[in-house]
Formats: sequence, structure tokens, C-alpha cells
Amino acid sequence: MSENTLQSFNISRFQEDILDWYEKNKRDLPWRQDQDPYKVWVSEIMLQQTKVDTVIPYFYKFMDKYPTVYDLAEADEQDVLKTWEGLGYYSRARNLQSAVREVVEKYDGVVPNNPEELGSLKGVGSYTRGAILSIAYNQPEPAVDGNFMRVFSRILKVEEDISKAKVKKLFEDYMYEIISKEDPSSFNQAIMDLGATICTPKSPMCMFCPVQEHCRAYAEGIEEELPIKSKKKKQKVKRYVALLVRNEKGQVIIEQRPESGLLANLWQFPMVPVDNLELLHVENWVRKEYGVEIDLDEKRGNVKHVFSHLKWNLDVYAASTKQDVLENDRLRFVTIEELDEYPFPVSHQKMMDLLK
DNA sequence: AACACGGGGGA
DNA sequence: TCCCCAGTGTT
Repeated sequence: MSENTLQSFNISRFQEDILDWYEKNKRDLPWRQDQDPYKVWVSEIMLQQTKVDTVIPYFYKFMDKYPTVYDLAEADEQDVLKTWEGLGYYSRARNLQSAVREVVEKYDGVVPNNPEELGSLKGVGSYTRGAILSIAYNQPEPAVDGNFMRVFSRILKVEEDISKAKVKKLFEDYMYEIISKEDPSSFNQAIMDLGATICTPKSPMCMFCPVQEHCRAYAEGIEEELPIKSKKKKQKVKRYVALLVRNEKGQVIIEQRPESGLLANLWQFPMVPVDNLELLHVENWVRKEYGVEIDLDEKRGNVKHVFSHLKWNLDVYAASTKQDVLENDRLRFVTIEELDEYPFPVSHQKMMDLLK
């Protein structure tokens, strides 16, 4: 990105073309029914690293249960996680609730409309802050994310690595100049829609692009080469023996995960890390770690699950115990029906199919 | 600046 | 399989 990146770029014509296209082509999305900053906020958090089609049903369910900041602030965290179940990145839900509680306590339930207070809220980074300020409060603030950088790396022919924090900052600096001052809300949403429907990662539909004549990458035929993004390394595999332990009442043991880290505070079936062939040690490990005496039964199956940074390989075994009381307070005996009441990660929902 | 943090979908 | 995606917090 050089000093003349914006030279010969016709900002006002660009704004006109993109806003005109948006007016005719904007997607009808549930969070676009009004400009309620709380709804904008919830939608933006859900949309982080997550596709629109995946988010829509979750957004409806969430708004049905927590229509206002007060409803979310008062809710039980486990209930919020249950509503978020399957959406992933669960810290988003926990941070959102924590931030909403702060809004209720410090700001009388009104989502702040300035960068300082808004940006200090848990889970609100530069992107979400800009999205709320522009979409809900119509302020000319940039909302730069991966989608945004893809679109503008092509339009402005930016050939630097967009995974670098420095490059994102540069995009934000440029956006202060490029964003429409008359209608920043529509401008940012127009870029989002363009990135989602026309300026896609692969095979962008430049023939239908409303700003094709502004696009330097298209002019040079290099739109498919941009953006430049450094490779991320592949996931490490972690193996576990996961246990479906039942007692004589037919109850099964579940365990609440630690309150920080991966899948924080969600529930799962007990998992024993196995580096090699330690199957014989599983019963000992469970006795020492959980204080539960079990008898290992047959293997029920295997579950593989991929996260962004690691892979789980779970060998699922049935087991039995004579106990029906547990010392460890993060462990619990529940019936099959009661499993529905707890938030589980998708990997352990797969395990439930092996239970019957 | 690098890494932790989920899940689904498309090619 | 690999890559993509409306990012933020921690170290």
C-alpha cells in the first residue's frame, strides 16, 4: 500500500455506485428490520467467523428469548450457552452477556454511541465497534473485517498480507476517507453485501459488479489472486478415550468443562487423554482424576472433530459404575432426557447418538 | 506479532 | 482435503 493508493480513485463516484446498487439489491435480513443497536450488536457478534445462513435461526431464537439488554443481562449463563449451542466460539456469548450487563449497570441500558465506551465493552473490538456505530448510529466509522479487506484489496489492488494487523489498520485509515458521510450505515452494509454475493473469495462475479469500473484488480485481471493471505498451519491431533459411563439406574455421567479456555463451561462426557496405547490405564485415570470406580465395556465408535486450531479424535467406550453419588462437583449423573437441558459442543452431541 | 478460540459449507 | 468466513482476547 503506497501513498498514491487513493490517487485517481474517484471516491464520490464510488460511493454513488455502491449505494445505488445497495438500495436496489440489499438482502432482507432479520437484523435489518430496524436500527436497534442491541440487535445490530447481537447479529454482529454472531456473524463473526460465521455465515449468514447459519446465523439466521440462532438470531431468531436469541431475540425471542432475550428481546432486550435487560432480558439478556438477567439470564442464566448456562441458558445463554444453551441458546448458543452449535454456533461455536462460545466466548462470544459469554463476553456478550458480560458486556450487556455492563451496559445495564453503567449506561442505564443504552448501548454507548461513542467509540471509547463502546470499544471498552467485552468482546467489542474495532470491527464490531465500527459496525454498531455505523449501522445503528449512522456514524462514519470503518468496520473492517476479512470480507471488507477482500473487497478493497481488489478494488485498490493492495498486495500486502491482510493477516497482518498493520495492514488492517491501513485499511481503516483509508476507510475514513472512502466511507460515505451521508449514509455510512448503508455504505458499510453495501460492502458486506457486495463481498457476500459478488466479490466472493473464489470466482467473483465481476460481470455483475456495480463498482467494476473502479476496480484495479479487475482492470489487470488479477482479482482471483487477491487478497494475499499467509497460510495458517494445520491442526494438531489430540486423542482421547471418551466415556459413556452408566450406573445401575441408567443415569450417565457428564462433566462441566473449566470456566476458561476451550469450550469454557460447556458440558461433555468424561474424556481421558491418551497419547499412545494406554487403554488399560483408563480405569485408573478415572479413579484418580474423578474419584469414580468404573468398569470399561466395549467400544461404541469413533468421533472426529475439527476445530480451527486442533483436531479431536475420540474413541468412544461404554462403561459402568456401581456408584450413584459423585464427589467431584463438576460431575453429574443425569438421565438421557436431562441431557437436553445442558449445553454440549457438537463433538459430544455426536457421541449422544452412540448412547442408545 | 502470534496464538487461542468452533463450526459449517464449498470446491 | 483444504480453504473460506460479518474477529477478539491473551500473551
